[in-house]
Amino acid sequence: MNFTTSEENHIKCIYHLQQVTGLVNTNSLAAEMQTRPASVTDMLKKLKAKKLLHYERYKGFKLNEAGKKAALDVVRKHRLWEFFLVEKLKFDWDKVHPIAEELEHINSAELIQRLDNFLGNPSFDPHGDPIPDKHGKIPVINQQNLSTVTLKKMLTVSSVTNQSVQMLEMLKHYNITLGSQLMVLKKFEFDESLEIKVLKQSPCIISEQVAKNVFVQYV
Amino acid sequence: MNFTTSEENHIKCIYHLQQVTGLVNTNSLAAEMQTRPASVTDMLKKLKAKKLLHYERYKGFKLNEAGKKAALDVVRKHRLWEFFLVEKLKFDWDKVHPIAEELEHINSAELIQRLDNFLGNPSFDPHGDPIPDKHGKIPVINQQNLSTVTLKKMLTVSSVTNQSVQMLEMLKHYNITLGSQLMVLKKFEFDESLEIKVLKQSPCIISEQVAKNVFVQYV
DNA sequence: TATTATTTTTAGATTTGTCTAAATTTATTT
DNA sequence: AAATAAATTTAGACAAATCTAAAAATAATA
Repeated sequence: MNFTTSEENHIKCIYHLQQVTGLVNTNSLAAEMQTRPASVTDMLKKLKAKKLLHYERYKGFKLNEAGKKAALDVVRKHRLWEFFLVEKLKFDWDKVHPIAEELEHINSAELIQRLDNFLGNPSFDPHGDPIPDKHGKIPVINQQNLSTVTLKKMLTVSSVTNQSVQMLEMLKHYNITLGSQLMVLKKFEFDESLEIKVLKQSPCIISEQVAKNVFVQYV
Repeated sequence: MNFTTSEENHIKCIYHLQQVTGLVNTNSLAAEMQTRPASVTDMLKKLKAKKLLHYERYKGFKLNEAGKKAALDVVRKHRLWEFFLVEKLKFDWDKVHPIAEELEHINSAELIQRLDNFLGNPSFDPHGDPIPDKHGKIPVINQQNLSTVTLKKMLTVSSVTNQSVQMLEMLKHYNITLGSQLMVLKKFEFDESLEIKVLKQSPCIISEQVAKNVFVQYV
């Protein structure tokens, strides 16, 4: 089935929220979508009519299997386009999100399949997020939150959750990118901030808030 | 300035029509856009308000300089994407039009500039149509309609006007593509059909209607 | 040139996606 | 458990892009 741009945006957003909270509620989706709760309710009725979610008035909602597949289709398109923009067009990784946000709504299965092949069937996008395959299957990696990691072990940055421009600019400032090698030297109990050392850089301190958004693997 | 998808489609269509007829009228634009004359009138008011065209009720209309620049921007995007789809994603040239029709509405000057560079700043798209540069400048070629050409001189196919799937399929059947070498052997006065010989193919006959849509250069 | 035909425009309706304000339901606190 | 607060939904409005049907302007023709 085909969806409108607005439907796809809602589906994708519900998907991300329900991965964290299980059930999603109207207000948080409205906040995330920068829209009004009343508009969310309107859209929920449409998505329910299209049999994409479990939803009862006042009770919260979540995508069913069909809805999840639809969401993964959009995620796949988004991440493939991000990969294209960074790898082929040489965009900075912190600039591609808004453009991919438009490209993801172009509906042509053949286009996406060919793009995937052209890019070499990548498994992860430039932010380190996994790219679902055409059946919605997501590659898994053995990654861990930077704030939960053993001290003084060498690590590789494998993904970054929060993709706000501010966050990504900050990481750039610290010279942290995907694949960067680093080590946590010390954890300050007071505010849970971390002293880290990025390979070839002098040690620095990052807040718990930043650490929570950085995922790593042991080398 | 930025335009909606519908505005861009109308602008582009007016541009193509006024290249042939000078002034454009409501009915022909409606026919070309597969919409209703009343809808065209509505859109004309909007485009006039945005100062993109010369238009007086009941008198016909045409793009002014600002309108032409807007049209060429869309044409540029469309043809760059077509080039990408054929050259990089290996689509058949007769399948790319509808997808480029969607991609052309993504508005990011940086995206298009980078795409242009990535593709090697091509001057012609896969149908042989010239790609305007970012200032709206169109490369010129010395081409001629196949129906007006001297007999028994070697020619190269440089562009194809009518891009309907039927037309393109037919050319594929005759083994005519951009760059194909061919020669007109005979013109039948009765119906203006042509006997042509494509290099390495046996001679065949094409109608005047087809010939009128094929442009060539002398080798 | 008067009449008819064609083209174009207006007037008013429809659909989609959104909004505000008010009403309803559920949750939280005295 | 009653009162208050928060979340959610309904009702009704609006803008954009389209449509149909009817009116108005222009063009063609008898």
